[in-house]
Amino acid sequence: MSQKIRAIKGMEDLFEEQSVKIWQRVESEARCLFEAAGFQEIRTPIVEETALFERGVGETTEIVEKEMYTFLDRNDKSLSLRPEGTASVVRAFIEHFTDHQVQEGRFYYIGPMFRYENPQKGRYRQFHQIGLECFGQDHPGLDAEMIFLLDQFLRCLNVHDFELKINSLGSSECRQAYLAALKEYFSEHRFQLGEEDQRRLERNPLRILDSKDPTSQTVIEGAPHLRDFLSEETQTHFLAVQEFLKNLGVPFTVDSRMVRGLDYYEKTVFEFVSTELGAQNSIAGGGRYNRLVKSLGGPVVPAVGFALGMERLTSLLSAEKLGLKNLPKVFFAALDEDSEKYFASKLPEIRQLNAMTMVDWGSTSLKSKMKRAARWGAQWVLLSGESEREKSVVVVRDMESSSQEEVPAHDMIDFLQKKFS
RNA sequence: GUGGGUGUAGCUCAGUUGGUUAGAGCACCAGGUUGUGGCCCUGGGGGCCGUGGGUUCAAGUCCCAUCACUCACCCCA
Repeated sequence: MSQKIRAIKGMEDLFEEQSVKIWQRVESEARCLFEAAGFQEIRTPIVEETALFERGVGETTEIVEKEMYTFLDRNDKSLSLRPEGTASVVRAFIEHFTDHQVQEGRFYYIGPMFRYENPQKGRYRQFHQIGLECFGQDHPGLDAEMIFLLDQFLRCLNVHDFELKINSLGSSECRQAYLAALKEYFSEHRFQLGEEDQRRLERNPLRILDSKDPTSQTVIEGAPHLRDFLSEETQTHFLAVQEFLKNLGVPFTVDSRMVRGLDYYEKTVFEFVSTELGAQNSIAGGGRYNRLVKSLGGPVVPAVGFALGMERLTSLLSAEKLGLKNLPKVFFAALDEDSEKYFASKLPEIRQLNAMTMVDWGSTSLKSKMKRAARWGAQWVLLSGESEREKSVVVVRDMESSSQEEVPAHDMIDFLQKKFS
């Protein structure tokens, strides 16, 4: 019993017909929409050198510090399962695209990510993201376009109960100045902060801002605001983003305390938060990262991107809301060897039907075949046995109405084709 | 890494202050109906009560440990 091998904690099998259909729909919708917006799919390896994530995601982030699946390969090289998608795409971009005359590109990816965290509702050790990365331009219109795309994507899947929060983190220079001011402020009030927040003061004071610790709240409220440190350039950039969003009709709120967990973001950051999920309610997030390409060894190429959590998105969806329809199910029950051979000879045509078809092999009783058909959810059962072979007919049974009729065997495919066209 | 909740049949769960052989519903199989599913009736198979230890004449029930699942903190998709 306890010896049974089970899936690893936080990693799930996805097999239920309905949910698999939902995933397929989300993925095809994403491909369609994003390709229409000029993005090409990129599939990068799931394993990379550990250093890529350390340098890309940031050494002081939670992700790199304690959430990576890291191991040595047989040559003692340190490798890691990707905890997010951007670093890999940037690496690939540098490797394949930066010797072009024009250093730009638009990519999307769909695939699994891995983080060693304790699972809970909406959080898994293997989870799946759809991500977009756009290289080459530092323009507020592009930031807005990315957000617009994401908004459009959610709406075309009939998701409406979410909020969009945006903020500007400033350029690296503004952030430096702000960080210094923040550190000073929090140091002065350090003993009014919660325990965890006091520790953050050393490592990443930005994170204190979205702390939920009630003891820290009054200090946080009095903290200096990032917006007061924005340079004129980032200020106007951010205002322009908002302007574009308004013109595009994308509703948003500015959340000046929002910071994101990855080090590479600067300027515009954004997050789509569901109003109907549990504690893990962020369905997508992203922002601009103008320095990352350079810091991973490429040229100076500005970029902006986002990632969306498949598990969180699909938990908001249902087959009904998406209007997913199942193909009709047709069950072929052969009662003797002769009928079995007959159905076998028709397989190529059977598989051409616009229906889900299943041939039941083996000579069990008709009763048990009917049971299997019903359990599978067949709408139609095609029956053939000795007497049908003699008369060269098949029996077509409508499982819902329990009525059946004999159809000449040579008309069988035509008959079915008409039913399912 | 930290805290709470839950582990009894394939699934959902009962199981009294510790007391004889551990139960129900659903699902499954067979028969009623020799070639017809669902509905009905009859019967049947299935359990180391998560695992290990302890207390006791006696443990599914009490105690300790451990593992798993789950929710939450933290963090993020």
